[in-house]
Amino acid sequence: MPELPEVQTVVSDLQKVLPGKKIEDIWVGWKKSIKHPKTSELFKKQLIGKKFLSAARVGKNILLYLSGNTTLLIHQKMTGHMLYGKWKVKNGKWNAVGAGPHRDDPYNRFLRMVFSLSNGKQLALCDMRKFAKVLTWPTSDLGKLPDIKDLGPDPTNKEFDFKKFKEVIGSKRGKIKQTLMDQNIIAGIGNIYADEILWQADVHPFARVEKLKDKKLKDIFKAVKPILTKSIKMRGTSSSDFRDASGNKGSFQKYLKVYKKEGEECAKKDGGIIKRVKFGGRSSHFCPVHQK
DNA sequence: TGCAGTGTTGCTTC
DNA sequence: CGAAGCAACACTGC
Repeated sequence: MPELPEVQTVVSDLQKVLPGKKIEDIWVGWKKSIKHPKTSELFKKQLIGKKFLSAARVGKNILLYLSGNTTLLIHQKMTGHMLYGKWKVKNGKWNAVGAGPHRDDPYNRFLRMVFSLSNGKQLALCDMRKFAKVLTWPTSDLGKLPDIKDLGPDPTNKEFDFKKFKEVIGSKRGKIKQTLMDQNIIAGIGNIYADEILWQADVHPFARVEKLKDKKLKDIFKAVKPILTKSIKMRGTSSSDFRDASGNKGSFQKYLKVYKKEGEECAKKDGGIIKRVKFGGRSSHFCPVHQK
């Protein structure tokens, strides 16, 4: 589900509400979400009593920094949601309290973990497909965590210029779309934004990286930041189930040009009809006329 | 009714 | 070794 703009939206939301709050209790409904430490008992022990300091994003990972040299890392994978709100246990089940947008949202029913905070509210992980991953790690050692250390540069970073882009992508081979989505080459781009970026840059998703001319690489580079920043501004793409930390939808889906547009006329008005091709278990959308 | 499709990632297989 | 396939899981939509 969430790619860079969606994760950024959630992180910004959490940064507004979490700092200063203490974790008083943790309910774990799906133990397999926890990747470190080994048991949910140890996980709870690591976190209960600690206070949130700040929230940050690294690639598609959410980092929640806590007191006591502790960091809580969350990767939402396909259907993970981090929601901040109020729930109560009734008949052994968590129920949303109040009229928040999360209340009746079918995508937000699947609570897997609930952190009860010192202000009486909760931070909840909802995750229908149970792929999301959660772990704790000593903050001072984050650089040793593979989830962090293997990541490529962040495309929203100021230092991510064309030189850097060429440096990380220039030596690669294979299909350009896969390269763009490889988190260890560039961090944060997934299936939606890869399709959108390549449509904008007039590059076929299956074009070989090693054959792309400098001009084409530049066109791709020039599409990356504007698309991601525009989507961050629109609070992400909710073409399906993405929700922010309050359970609200983003609106970048209104600006999508190719993703899920199969059969529609290309927005570049070149007479092309958007095609969808399956590859590696997922769909690529592109215009056969201008993306060669 | 049944099955293809879903925003991610990492392991297995050839 | 690199590329492709598939599994993790549960639901929606055709």
